[in-house]
Amino acid sequence: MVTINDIARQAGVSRTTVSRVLNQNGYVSDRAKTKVLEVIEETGYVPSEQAKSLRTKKTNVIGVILPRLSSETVSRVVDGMDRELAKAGYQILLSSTSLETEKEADHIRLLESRRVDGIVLFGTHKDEAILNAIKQAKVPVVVLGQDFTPHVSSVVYNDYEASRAAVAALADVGHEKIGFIGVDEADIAVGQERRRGYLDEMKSRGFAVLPEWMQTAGFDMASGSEAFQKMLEYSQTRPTAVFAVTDRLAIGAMQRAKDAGMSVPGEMAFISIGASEASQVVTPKLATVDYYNEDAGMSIASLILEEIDEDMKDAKKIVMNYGLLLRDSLC
Amino acid sequence: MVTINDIARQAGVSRTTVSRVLNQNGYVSDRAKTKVLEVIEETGYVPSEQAKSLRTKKTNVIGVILPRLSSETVSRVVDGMDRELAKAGYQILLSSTSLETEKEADHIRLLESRRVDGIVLFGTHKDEAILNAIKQAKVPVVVLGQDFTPHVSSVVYNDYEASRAAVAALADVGHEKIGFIGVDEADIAVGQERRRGYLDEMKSRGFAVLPEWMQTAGFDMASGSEAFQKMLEYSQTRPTAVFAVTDRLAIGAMQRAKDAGMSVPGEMAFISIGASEASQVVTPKLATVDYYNEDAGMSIASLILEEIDEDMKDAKKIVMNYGLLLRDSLC
DNA sequence: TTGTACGCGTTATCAC
DNA sequence: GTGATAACGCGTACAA
Repeated sequence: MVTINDIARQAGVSRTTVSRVLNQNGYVSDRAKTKVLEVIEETGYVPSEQAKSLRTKKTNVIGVILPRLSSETVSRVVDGMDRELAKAGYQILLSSTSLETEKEADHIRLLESRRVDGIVLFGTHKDEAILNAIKQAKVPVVVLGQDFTPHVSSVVYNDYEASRAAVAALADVGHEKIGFIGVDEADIAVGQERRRGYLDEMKSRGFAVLPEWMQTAGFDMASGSEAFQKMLEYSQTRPTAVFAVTDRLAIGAMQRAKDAGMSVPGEMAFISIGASEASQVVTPKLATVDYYNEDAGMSIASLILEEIDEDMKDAKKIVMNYGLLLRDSLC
Repeated sequence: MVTINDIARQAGVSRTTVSRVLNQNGYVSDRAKTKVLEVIEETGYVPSEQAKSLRTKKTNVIGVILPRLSSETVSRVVDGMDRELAKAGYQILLSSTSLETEKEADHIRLLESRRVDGIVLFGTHKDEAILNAIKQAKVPVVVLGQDFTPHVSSVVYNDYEASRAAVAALADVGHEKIGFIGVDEADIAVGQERRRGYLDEMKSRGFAVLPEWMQTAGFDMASGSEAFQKMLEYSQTRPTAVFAVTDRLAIGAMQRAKDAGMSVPGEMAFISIGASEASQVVTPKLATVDYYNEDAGMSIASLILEEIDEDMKDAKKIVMNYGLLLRDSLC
């Protein structure tokens, strides 16, 4: 690999001069300049960002810790992030936990060893371990999707309000008996907040909630389907609508409903959160909440850049907007 | 940021000793060892992979150039890649062209400046410029999705055979008048090979192909819908089935067919390539070809690692398998 | 068993 | 205008 020394030698100047023409600072004669550029062109020399970083203590790389890439929401967010970061000359170094979320702390250290300028963590849960790991970190860390303020700056979706809005949408078209399909509560945002939103909205409207109406599922369609099945089996009083915390769960449940011969939304209405591509191609089209993932990505990117540039006094919290997509599965 | 020197000083030994306990090579007394580990623990010292790389000329980072992440196939492939690379201790540095595919060459240089150990390029087209850029590169480059052999090692999907198989599947259930929705031919794999597969299969079966039956579309559903519309408008003889080169196009077309009151698959059957999540939730379920994207990701990962480890004599070509998913839209 | 000295490819600080 | 020279954080002969 050709180095700055090779260029200097071949151009008959010193390293310093080469560096000067490369970074266009300091004075350098036209003669030397053209000669240097010429040699660079010939040799196909590419300066080592790596060596530069060692010296400048800046890599222009942001580490991103995520559970897995092949998820529509995640990849959208990363896309948005990348667009924003690229503008500022940063690149993304991926660090996937492969759903082993307990390893998030290790990934922080891994990225630190690479001397990334900052870390974006896709929040999957919230406990002491991860919180400590972030505090120990010597580079700025920001979290997306879980509220780690006031300790760590975060970009969060408005899970509580979005859930209330979704349930309200069902209520507005006349439903009172509304079931819920949620996920594990270790995930504060998706597990707890969305559940809380559901319960509060039901309560504020004076709607009763039977225990059997609340089911917990995993992350795939089959799981949503099972949860829906249980809801029907164990309950004397069948709900007329279901709010599922993710599109996948809703689609699984809706499929089961259709298979059972129920008319959707006539006998059973559905709404969820995600605005996935699948949600707009199922029949009927699934009513859902758009979380504007790309925007979230851009926000989290801006946030980490901010933390890198200026030493922030205290943690910042950005709450994303959401948009209700009232589609055919609603009524 | 605490360095190896700080550790050495605080532990009362030399840098060399610290380095030895870190890399567990060479002899080091138990006393020194425990002392060093103790100090490391206290300070939260994380060795700089960056500085190490400068010395060892190995970053353990693979650069990945892709058009955009928020595509189901792309994110699946990257997921597969990452899984395989992580096993070998590598991480992925993303470099998205944001669909400006003419910038692929620039991205190769960008990644070279970061001194990545190897580059994986998601092939979007094939021309002199990109081929030269790859040849100029001083690090191994492999391509996924376009056949760059014998110049550059590639992992390719079997676009030609998959297309023939898809068309054959339609023929096997009785269709003879089969339309085609393709994409721009700058993309050799998707644009040309799939088209060629379609034409050859039609020809081999002695089926006529009217020019109006062959439409070119973009990448979104709306585009597929339009293409289908044109196919019907401009042709006296309406096809009874359509092969679209991507799921999105097929779903767009199918939607249009349903909107126009045609029964699917009764009056119009569909098949495509992609096996997207959307393909299994549309009604009727879309027949499609699974390209096993995760496997492709693992293959391309293995390939680049191979090129890094041993100086390959000549370019290798790996042709991926595919699987036909015969679903409801077929008959 | 441990330490010295040098180099990896840059940038920054001087002095000329 | 230009060029030595010293860092940056680490690995590794070579010596001791």
